[in-house]
Amino acid sequence: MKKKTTIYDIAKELGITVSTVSRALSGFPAISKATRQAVEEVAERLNYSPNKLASALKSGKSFIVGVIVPSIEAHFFASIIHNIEEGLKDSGYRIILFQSKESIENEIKGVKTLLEAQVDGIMASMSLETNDISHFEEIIKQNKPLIIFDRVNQEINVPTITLNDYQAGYIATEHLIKQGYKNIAFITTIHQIKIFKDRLEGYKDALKANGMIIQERNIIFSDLSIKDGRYGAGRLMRNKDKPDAIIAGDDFTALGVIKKLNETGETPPKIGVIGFANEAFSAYITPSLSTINQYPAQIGTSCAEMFLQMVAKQNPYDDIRNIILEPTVVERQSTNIDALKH
Amino acid sequence: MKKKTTIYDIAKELGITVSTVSRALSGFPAISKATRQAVEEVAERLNYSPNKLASALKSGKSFIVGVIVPSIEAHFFASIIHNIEEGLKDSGYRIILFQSKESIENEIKGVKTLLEAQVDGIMASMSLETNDISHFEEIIKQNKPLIIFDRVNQEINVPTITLNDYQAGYIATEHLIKQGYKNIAFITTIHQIKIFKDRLEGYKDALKANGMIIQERNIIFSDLSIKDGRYGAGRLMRNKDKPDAIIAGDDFTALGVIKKLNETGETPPKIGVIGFANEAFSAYITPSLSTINQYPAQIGTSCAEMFLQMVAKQNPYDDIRNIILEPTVVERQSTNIDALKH
DNA sequence: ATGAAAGCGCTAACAG
DNA sequence: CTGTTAGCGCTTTCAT
Repeated sequence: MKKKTTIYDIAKELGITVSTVSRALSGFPAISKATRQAVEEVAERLNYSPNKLASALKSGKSFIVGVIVPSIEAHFFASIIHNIEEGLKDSGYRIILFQSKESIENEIKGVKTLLEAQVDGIMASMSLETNDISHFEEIIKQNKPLIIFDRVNQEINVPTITLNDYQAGYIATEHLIKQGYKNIAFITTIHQIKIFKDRLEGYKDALKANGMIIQERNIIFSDLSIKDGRYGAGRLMRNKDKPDAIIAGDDFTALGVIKKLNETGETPPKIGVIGFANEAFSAYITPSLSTINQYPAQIGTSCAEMFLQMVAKQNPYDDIRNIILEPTVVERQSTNIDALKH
Repeated sequence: MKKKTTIYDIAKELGITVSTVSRALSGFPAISKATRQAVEEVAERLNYSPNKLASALKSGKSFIVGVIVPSIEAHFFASIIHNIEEGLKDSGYRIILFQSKESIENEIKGVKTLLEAQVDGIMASMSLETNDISHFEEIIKQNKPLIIFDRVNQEINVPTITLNDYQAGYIATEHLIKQGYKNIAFITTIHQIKIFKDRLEGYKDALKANGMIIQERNIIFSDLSIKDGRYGAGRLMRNKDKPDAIIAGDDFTALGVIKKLNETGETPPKIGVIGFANEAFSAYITPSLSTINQYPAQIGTSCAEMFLQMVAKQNPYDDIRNIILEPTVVERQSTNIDALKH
C-alpha cells in the first residue's frame, strides 16, 4: 500500500507551502485564483483525500455528533435518526450511533465512548433504566451541546425536544370516551420515565374531566412488549367489572392486547384499543390500530436544527429551549365502535 | 470551560514522562505495578478521558467502521446494524452510519466521507441505483476491509455476506406450487441488482422444474413499495388469464398487493401472496403474510466476524470468503389455501 | 522500567 | 497573497 497523499505532497509538487495548500483547499478567501486552481488540479491528480482526524485534532472540531437511542429497531427511533441525518447533512456533520438497549450501563458507556471520539455534541433519548443523569453532565461540563429528545427523565437542564405526553395521554383517553367507551384501562411501564408518568396523568385527568372514576385495578404496571400486552389484556379481562377499552403504552403492547382479544372473541372495536407511536405495522394489522402520532420526523428535524443553533454559539446553554410537539390521534378500526352498530 | 486533562497533566502530577503514562494506560506489560497504579489513580482523580482522535492519528487506527445501508427505516437493515454493533462491541470498534437512500450519488459521498473520517473499514449494502462500483475500489486500494452484504451488484472481488437469493426465489415459488397454485406471477425491481436477478432465476427454474410455463406478462418490473404493489396487482388482475398467486419483491410490495386484493374481494389466500424479508409488520397484517426469512441477525453477526478477521490480517484480501446464508419460507395465512377448503 | 524525541496531518497566528 | 512556525494529544523507536 503506497502512502496516502497529504497536503505536503501537493505543496512539494507545486513548490509552495502547506499553509497555502491548506487555505486553498478550505476555501480561504485571500488566495489567488491561479494558486487555488493549481492546488485543486494537483489534489485531484494525486487522488488526495483529506484526513479529517488531523483536522479535528488541530481545530478541536470533529464534525461528528453522537446519537444515543434505546434501539434502532423501533421504527420511531429509526425515523428520528433518519431525519436528524437529513437535517444535518448540509452542515457537514455526521452521526455516530450508539444503542443503549434500554440499559443504563450501556448508556454510560455510550456517552464515554462518544466523548472519547471527540464528538462535537450528543443527542440522546434515555433508556428505561435511566434514573441518574450524572453521566450526561460531563457533556455539559465540556460545554458541548447535549440535546435530549422524547425520553426525558427528570429535571435535566438542557434543551429538550419532547412530545406533550400529558396531552397524548389525555387525547387518547378523550378519544375513547368520545367513541362511547365507559370503562377505560391503562397499561404502562413500571419505569420512572417522565413521558409515561405524564401520559398516566393525562389519562387520569381526562377521566376526571369527564366525570369518570379512576380505578386502580384498571392501571397495569408492567413492561412494554407484545408479550406484556397479551398478559395485561388477560389480567384486565379477568377483573369483575372488566374494561371496555384499553390504552396500551406503545403500539407493540397494543398489538399484544389485540392478539389476546382476537383470541377471546372480544375483537376490537368491541373492546377499544389504542396505542402510542404509530409504528410501521399499526395501519396494517387487523383490526387496524388507532394510535397517537408522535411525529418522529419533526423530532429529528428539530434536534438537528437545535444542534446547529447551539453549536454556533459561544455558550450553547445560554438560551435553553424546550420544544414540545403536540400529538394527534390517528383514528383507525380498533376504536371505531360505531362500525359495530351497523 | 477548563482545559481537558491530557497525559501531560498526569505525567507532570507524578513527575514522570508521558511515554510512561501512555504505556501504563494502554496496558503495556513492562511497567511496574506501582507506576501503573499511580497513573490510574491520578487519571481517575483528574477525570482524564483519552482523546481517541490523537491516538488514531498517530497509530493509524481509528477503531471506527463505516456502515452504509439504503435506509435505516427498513427493519431488515436496522436488524443487521443492530447485530453488527453487537458483534463488534467487545473489540472496541464503533460504527459510523450512512444512509444512501437508494441513491448512488449519496453512496459515493458516503464512501468519501467515511474514508475521510479514517474509518478502519467499511461494510455496505448497495443502493438500487448502484451499477458502477469504482467508488468502492478506493477502499480496497487503501487496503482497508470492505465487506458487501445482501445487495451485491456484480463481480466485486471482496468478501460478501449474502443470502442465496436464487434459492429464495426458488423456494418461494416452490412453496406456492406445493400449496396448489398454478399460475404464479412475480413483481420485481427494474434495477440491475444481483439479488433480484437471482430471485427471478430461481422463480423461473422452479416453474420449469415443475413443468410450468414462464409467461412474460406474469413478470412485472417496477419499483418496490406499497404503492407499486397495489399497481402491480391491479395490472396482473387485468390479464386475461390472471394469476392465482403473486410473489412480491419485498414485504412492503406484498402489503400493497394484499391491500389491493382485499379491495377487489380476491383476498389471499384465494390469490396466494408471498414477500421477502419478514418485516416487523408481516406477521400482523390480515391475512398474515407468508414471506422469506432472510436472517438479518446472522448477516450482521457474520459481517462483524468477517471484519474482525480481515482487520487482523496483514493483507485483508488474501483469503476472500463469500458467505451465503440459506433462506427459509415463513408460512402464514396469505398462502394457506387449504384454509379455504374447510 | 523509564525517558527523550520525533512525528501522525493538519490549522492558524504571526510575519512579511 | 504567501511563508514560517508551533502545536493539537498521542504513540513509538531508540536509548539508558
